[in-house]
Amino acid sequence: MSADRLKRPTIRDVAKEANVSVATISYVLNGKESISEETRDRVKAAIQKLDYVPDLNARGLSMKNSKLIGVVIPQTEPGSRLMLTNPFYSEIVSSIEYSARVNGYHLLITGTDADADYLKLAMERKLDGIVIIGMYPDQFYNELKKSRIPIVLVDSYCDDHYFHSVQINDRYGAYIGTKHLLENGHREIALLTGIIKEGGVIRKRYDGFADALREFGLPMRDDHVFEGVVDFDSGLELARRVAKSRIPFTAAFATADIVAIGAMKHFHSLGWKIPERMSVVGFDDLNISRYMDPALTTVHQDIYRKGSHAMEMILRSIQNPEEGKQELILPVSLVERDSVRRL
Amino acid sequence: MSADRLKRPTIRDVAKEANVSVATISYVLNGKESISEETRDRVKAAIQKLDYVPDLNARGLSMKNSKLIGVVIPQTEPGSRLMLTNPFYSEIVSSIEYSARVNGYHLLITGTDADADYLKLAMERKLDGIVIIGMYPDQFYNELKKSRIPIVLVDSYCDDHYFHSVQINDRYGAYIGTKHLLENGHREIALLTGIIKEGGVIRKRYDGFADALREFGLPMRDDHVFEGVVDFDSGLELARRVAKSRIPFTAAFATADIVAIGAMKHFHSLGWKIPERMSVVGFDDLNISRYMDPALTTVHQDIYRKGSHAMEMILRSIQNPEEGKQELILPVSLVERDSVRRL
DNA sequence: GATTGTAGATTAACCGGTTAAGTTCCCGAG
DNA sequence: CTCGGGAACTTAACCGGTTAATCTACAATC
Repeated sequence: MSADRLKRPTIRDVAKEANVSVATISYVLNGKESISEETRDRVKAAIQKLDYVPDLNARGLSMKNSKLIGVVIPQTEPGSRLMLTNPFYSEIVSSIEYSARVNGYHLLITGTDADADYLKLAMERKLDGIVIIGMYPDQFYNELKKSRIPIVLVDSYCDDHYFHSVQINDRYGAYIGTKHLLENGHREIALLTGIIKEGGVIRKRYDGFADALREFGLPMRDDHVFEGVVDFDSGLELARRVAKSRIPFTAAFATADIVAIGAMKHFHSLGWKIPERMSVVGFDDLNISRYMDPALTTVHQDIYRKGSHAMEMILRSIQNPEEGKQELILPVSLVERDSVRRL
Repeated sequence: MSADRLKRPTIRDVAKEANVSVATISYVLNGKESISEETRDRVKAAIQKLDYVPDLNARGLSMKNSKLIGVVIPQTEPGSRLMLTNPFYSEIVSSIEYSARVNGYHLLITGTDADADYLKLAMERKLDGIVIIGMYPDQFYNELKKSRIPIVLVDSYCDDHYFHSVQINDRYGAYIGTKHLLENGHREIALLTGIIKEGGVIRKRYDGFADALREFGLPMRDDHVFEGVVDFDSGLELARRVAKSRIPFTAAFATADIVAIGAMKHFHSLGWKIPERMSVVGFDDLNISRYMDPALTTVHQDIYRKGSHAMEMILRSIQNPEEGKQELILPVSLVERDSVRRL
């Protein structure tokens, strides 16, 4: 099978076929002006005839690029699978892939194994840009910075001036989400959240939650916050803890829709009706959230725009490397659906 | 910024530093025996000192590989985003990525634009293997075959002997799913499905549905089948058509969980309780299905194994190209949850 | 008729690795 | 003392593109 693996024609084969030099082929391929109409046609015919497809490896070697954009997303745990199963990540990846494809790039997706040399990937693959999604240890950013290639941070915070970033107003989002509950008369609100001290968006959303409470003159109380990882199961577990608490919660604000969805599941299994017994507000507005029963009231962010803007920043940065840090903050809004009750 | 872009050290720089030839560096890097302990150490020290990372482009050029596995998944529509938002696809991609990473490969994910030359990607990137997920036009398979690289089909059918494949028993799965409804006394069962004539898994599941009916002496009636695309919204729309039908349906069998989820949403919005008014069975057992209310009874398939086996087949085929077609059929089973009522 | 200019093509070096073939050098056997 | 053989390296060609520099006609200008 490998024996009869047909050797692909190279640019030299095409050159021979068209009776010109390899340089001419290359120029035709790259749309250089200084080739006569006639030669151009002859070259194109030869390319057609031989089914010639340029080798991007070879091209990359000489052009020092790869037409490859790296996308780094978190793993469920070290040395484990990607968090693609979290709809937030898959939605954004699909959006990045689209923008990349349209612009002639391909996507290389990967996680970051703890033991991996972070830089290595960027270097060995000569990536043209990287989109980082999610939070990582400081060391990660420091190393990546050395690569000197365009990098945009999404839902990832790093003070360094080097990185581009596209964010949403996480703090404000959590603020309006929480405020919505407060305005509907809820006073005992559980916060279901990721690990706050890890910083990033979680921390900001926590702050927004606190902002809303403060505005209503309520104290931020530790026994109202329930921390865990950010996935369905964790939502379930956090809900369990909420239910077992002595506090008469009437509502929960989750810093991510998947956590809200997991929590709803547990409340339901307890026989607690939503929103009658328990109101729930999420954050992200995943596709799936609309399909929950009841449909989840949540803080909307435009995940697709997040992805496409990230890609645009990379492209700009490739075109114009001198240009400084680009930063974009997208708006958020509350989508009222059926998971909140007026007290 | 690009001006001060540090030139990466090449193998020749390392050679100079260690006072040996480039070949020696290469041999050390690739663990060849015939290098003395002492030289080996000297080379390693030089590599350390210079922060040398080999360039996979260059290596690929001479080795004729890329350490890249392509993953092709469907798009929501031509020239559009990837179906990654369908949890089935994201779950399987995350599983493939993991197996790939563990084995020193990276994943390049892409859709297939209608106008794209399918072969091009494989050729120009010198992919080491491709995993095809979902159904595509015949032309697609024919072209891809020419690439002569290992290809495994997942949820993708093609008679050609050339392709490896990992499947589940789709027909049997649909059979047990439907049978479960029949055994619970349901006789008017709506089939919510993808486009049957497109073949592939949809067709097989359709057949399994028919098998079960036949076993119970029931005819397969056209007015019981509702076709649409496979996504949440379509499920909703199909449910609308079911509800508007004159037939007193008591149950629906969906050939995909996302369709079932969309349908449940619509039934709920009609005030139809599930399973009291309408029983629903899905197919796939997505992560999310467990979190629905009620939890979805569905035909389980091991999506993770599907992905990891696909990757294993590619690796085997790379190691041993002479070996013939590999085929694997994974088992399915029914997971009973709360969306089916006994009549 | 000599000079200059230019459109259209070619030459050859280069990108950064791999590897077959060749070179040294040293040791043990005949 | 000579020769064979293997261990440890080196040489140099090659992978398949790009591109600066160079060449060649041929037309225009003086």
